Amino acid sequence: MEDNAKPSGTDVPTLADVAVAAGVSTATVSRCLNSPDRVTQKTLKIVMDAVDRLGYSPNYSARALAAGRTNTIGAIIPTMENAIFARGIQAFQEELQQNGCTLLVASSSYRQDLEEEQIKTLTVRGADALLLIGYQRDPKVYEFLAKRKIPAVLTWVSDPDSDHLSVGFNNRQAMKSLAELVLENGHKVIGCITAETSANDRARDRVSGIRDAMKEAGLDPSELLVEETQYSIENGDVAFRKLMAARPRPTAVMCGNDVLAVGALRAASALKLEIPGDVSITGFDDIELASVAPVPLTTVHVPHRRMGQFAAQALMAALNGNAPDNIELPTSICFRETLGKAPAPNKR
Amino acid sequence: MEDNAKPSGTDVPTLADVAVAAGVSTATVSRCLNSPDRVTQKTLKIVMDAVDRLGYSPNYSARALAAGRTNTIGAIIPTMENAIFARGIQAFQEELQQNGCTLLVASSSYRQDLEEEQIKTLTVRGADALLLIGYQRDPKVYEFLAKRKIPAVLTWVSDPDSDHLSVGFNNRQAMKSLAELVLENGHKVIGCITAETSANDRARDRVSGIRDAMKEAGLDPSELLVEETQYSIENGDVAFRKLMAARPRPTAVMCGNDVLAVGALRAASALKLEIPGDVSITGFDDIELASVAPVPLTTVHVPHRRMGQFAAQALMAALNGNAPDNIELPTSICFRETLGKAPAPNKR
DNA sequence: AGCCAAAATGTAAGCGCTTACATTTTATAT
DNA sequence: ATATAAAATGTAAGCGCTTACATTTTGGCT
Repeated sequence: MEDNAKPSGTDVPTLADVAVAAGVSTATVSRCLNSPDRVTQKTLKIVMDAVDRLGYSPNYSARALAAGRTNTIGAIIPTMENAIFARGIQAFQEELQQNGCTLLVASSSYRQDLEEEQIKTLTVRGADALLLIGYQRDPKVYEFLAKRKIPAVLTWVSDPDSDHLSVGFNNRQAMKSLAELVLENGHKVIGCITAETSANDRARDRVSGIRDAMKEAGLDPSELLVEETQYSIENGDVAFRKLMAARPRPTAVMCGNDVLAVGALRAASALKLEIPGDVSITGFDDIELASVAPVPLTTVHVPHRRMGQFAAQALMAALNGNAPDNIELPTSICFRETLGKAPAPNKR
Repeated sequence: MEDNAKPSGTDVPTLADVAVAAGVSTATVSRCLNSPDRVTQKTLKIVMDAVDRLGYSPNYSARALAAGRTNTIGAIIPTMENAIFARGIQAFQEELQQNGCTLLVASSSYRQDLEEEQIKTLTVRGADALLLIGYQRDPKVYEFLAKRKIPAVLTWVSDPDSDHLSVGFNNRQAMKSLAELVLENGHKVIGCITAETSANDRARDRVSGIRDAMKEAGLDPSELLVEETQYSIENGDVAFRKLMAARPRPTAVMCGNDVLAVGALRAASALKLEIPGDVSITGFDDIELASVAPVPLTTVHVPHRRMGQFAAQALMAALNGNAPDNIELPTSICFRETLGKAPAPNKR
């Protein structure tokens, strides 16, 4: 029993199989799939019927090899374990999908060396473009990307001066606005709990924002009490206790994100401190967590979903040869209940 | 000015370039890269030097096309916006990376139709294997995967009866254990807040677990008050209020996950109900959030990270032609402060 | 009907890699 | 030294697709 015909066993049909089935050339099938307007209605139908009948779907490796594009976008985020990134990336992904692209995610654990490695990995894997968080990295990385002609969009930051494409927000300004509000409430001794500023430009900018506001208010920015730690509730708790042990004791503690702030809130509760009666606390990000806190958190709202969406759009534009503009999204302050007037000195 | 030599412009070196540079054939270079032990130490060195010198890195599309493998694993999760999945997937990814594989993540928004679509997409994109959440899906999906010879591991569930590979835990048993604890505390009227059970087998199993325990304790399982909703703090809040309006009013509310439980806790606080004095509340998952709750949450601890890790190992094994065993990871109960004795009838 | 540009389709050459098979080199035993 | 098996390397044929270029078909004119 000869079986010289295509071994219709279990294996996946190829473009050539479709071409045979439809009685056209492979080029025509390819065109039907990729630019349907370059073929007749009639052939399109014949080919598409064959496609359906055989259950054909293109082999992306082959397509990528032949076309020189993978339609895959890479994203490198500090961690997946944080709702903030998750939400923005989710929106990014949804937008990409609309454009026929797939997302490849890697995480760097907030480590610059790992991030560089991941950038290499993703480009080698064929990412056509990249989403990166923050702007701080070795210039060589940008050179590498430029040389390979791989567009990258920087997010979670806004960097209008630079010519790197960015879609994000102004961390410094956002935090400054919040700090102004704190100062207006009469606070003079301010504490701050932040992520490690050496490897995290967003964190650094936020701290700078506080200092900016202090300076403008006539306070000495060097008197800002800073606790650096990694983002976690537990660490926020510990850092808050340290700040409360300082003399003079801060009457307001501004946290680098909501997670730290929730930790601070927990510590405050354990220390029997009234919020905001005894101490005011602020956050950053406005995640859902903020609303469960024993006292609703005053924080900075960041439009994560829109950021992800716009970032995707910018990248698609860059991939199509356009030069998209940088986008700086506005943030806003969520004034809730953890920020209040500084306690009168005697009350302390 | 002729430039017949390789246009050493900006473009990326290929395997052939390396072969020329090293004075060997492309096959040898390929072997150096993929099975170094099939090559002399000497040639290996020569070739690797050339690789370094040229900054060569392989083109994955070409490799995938030629080898028929992409070294890419797909994962489809209900949502990225939930720390639970994030953590398990993160561990999964780390383990994959150790094995030279890349993760492709897609999300299904808890919708079965979207999940099927994503499965198609990912396999078409060349995923060599898949991580899926839960076991409930159209049998055709499994047939499709089997036909394409794509190994899949089911996680977040344990399904020893079935012959589908799974690495997870027993939702029903875990919730039953917790329910037993609730019953031992004298609760007779139980409420339950769960994700929609029609499309979520984990949620369904958990509810069944509660009923199992009720039955064994001589209670009528049909009296379990069930509120179905989507996972979110807000929804947990709303559902809890509904349950509190029921008569007889539940003295214990078991939630399908910690997020719902935190919402319930918030509502309880707003309703001026003492926890656990007036009502007991339980969660599931043991996420960090549980520890910030105004009252530390009694919940089920799930070893997410280990689950992710083992799932990756199982998949790698399957890819190497082995038949890995199903793994059922033990869960444990975190007894904290939201579960207490049922209030005496007069106290209500 | 006959001409011609435009539209549709076909032909075939790769894209960069892996791998079966052929050939050469090396090591081992006589 | 010589024969022989084993190890190392080379040769070249694809993997399934896209796309420049060549060829054929179509349809609007005169």
